Amino acid sequence: MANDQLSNKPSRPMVATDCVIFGFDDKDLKVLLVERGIEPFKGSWALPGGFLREGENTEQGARRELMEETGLKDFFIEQLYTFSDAGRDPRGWVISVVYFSLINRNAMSPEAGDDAERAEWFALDSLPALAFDHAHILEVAVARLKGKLRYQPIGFELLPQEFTLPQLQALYEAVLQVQLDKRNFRKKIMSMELLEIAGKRGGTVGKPATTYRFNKQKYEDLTQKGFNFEV
Amino acid sequence: MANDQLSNKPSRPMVATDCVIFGFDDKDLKVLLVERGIEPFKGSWALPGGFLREGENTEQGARRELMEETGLKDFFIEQLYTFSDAGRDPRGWVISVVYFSLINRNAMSPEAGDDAERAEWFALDSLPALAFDHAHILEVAVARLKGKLRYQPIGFELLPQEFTLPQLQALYEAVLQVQLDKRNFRKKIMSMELLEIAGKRGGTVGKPATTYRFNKQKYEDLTQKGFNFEV
DNA sequence: TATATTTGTGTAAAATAAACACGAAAGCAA
DNA sequence: TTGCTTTCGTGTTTATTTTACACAAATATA
Repeated sequence: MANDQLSNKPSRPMVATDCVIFGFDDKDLKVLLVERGIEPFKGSWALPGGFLREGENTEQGARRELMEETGLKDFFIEQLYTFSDAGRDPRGWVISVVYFSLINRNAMSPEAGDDAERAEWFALDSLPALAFDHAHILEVAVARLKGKLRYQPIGFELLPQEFTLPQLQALYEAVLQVQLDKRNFRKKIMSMELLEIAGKRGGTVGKPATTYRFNKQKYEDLTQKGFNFEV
Repeated sequence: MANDQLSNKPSRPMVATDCVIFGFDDKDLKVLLVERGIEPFKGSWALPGGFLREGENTEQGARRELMEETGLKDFFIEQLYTFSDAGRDPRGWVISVVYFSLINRNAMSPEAGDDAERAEWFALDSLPALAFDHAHILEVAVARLKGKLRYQPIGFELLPQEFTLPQLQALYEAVLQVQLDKRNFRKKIMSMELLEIAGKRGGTVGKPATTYRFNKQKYEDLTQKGFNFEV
């Protein structure tokens, strides 16, 4: 390692956390953005985020911000990447540890954001211009989400606790941007035996769909034994 | 996002980069560790690393340290994770952005480390006690390596430019900790048509093996067209 | 020149993935 | 209440992929 840690005077960048919050509205994958109320980039849209507080690790910081933004307490969150290029923030040397989160929009309290800032959902194909390097960050996040969706059961995080198979399929189709065969999709999902029947969804036109719950416990048990989720 | 970035006084942790450097010696996967010459954890083994310098992004910091450590200029490096738990470093609030690197040990200049510190390769099943939270970091790195090896052509980074199929297979077996069928392994690798014949390896007992080079350019072209590497 | 060692090859069986069409259950309108 | 529209749910056949498995060829060495 050569120069040891104490032989350089440690320099101290500012450290922020930002969150890429994905939601799904039965049709499109969306991302939650906030309109900045202050400089720099005042008036621009940006990923929610803020500086890390003393005594807090980066995940705690991300959870705090996400909670403030959506009112949600439990949600899927995962570290995405740390961005540290010089010049990414005009205020100086700012490193941002970015998390991405998947939330069920039905469970989110509407307009939970606490202050003057506007928060809005945007479909990925109609994004506004973004502040800082957030457009780049978002690209990385989408790529990661696409990559993970097929090999980890994270899609369920975007749906209500009880969901139908057509909903689940629509989610996969929206995120992965592909058409899937209904019968083959069902076959694959059901063969994993990770869904349990919750009831029926009525009140809508057409034959009512069966609703299911994802059995996370069973998934974790199977994973221990070498099971691999794959869609 | 609620509290905007300027409404909190930004606190400033120290930011370090550490590197998990993997090597392969035709038999075992190994990791490069250094013996710390100073407190804290003086005398303990640790991942090579150091504090980030002003004007440098985290990847540059990691590359600098890796270069100092191994004498290598070009190598595979990828961000692993950012560790930020309170108490992970007794000197105070230190966030570490960790990279992992795959190197070909033959190309590495022996003992290139520049100062008094000892650097040594350790097989993963005979590790010494590690400083800080480095044991945990190493676990994360190994898991990531295992996960990536099957879906990205990163194994070649651990081998010399010209390698044989038995070598490649041994690498997969060592990292993934499985036995692979020779014929099926060859079939799968060759069916991707990403290897080109380089020559023959003689001088050893037994039938001489054909040596190959990995065609990175072709891989990248194919990837553009939706090709997916998988072993 | 015989022996030990390592490389390199093909085929058959099993498992998985892909393609594909229609009846059933509900809401809604006439 | 009946018929029309909409959406859900199901099975089989074919193609593709994966698995299992054994012996001859090429070299170094004794």
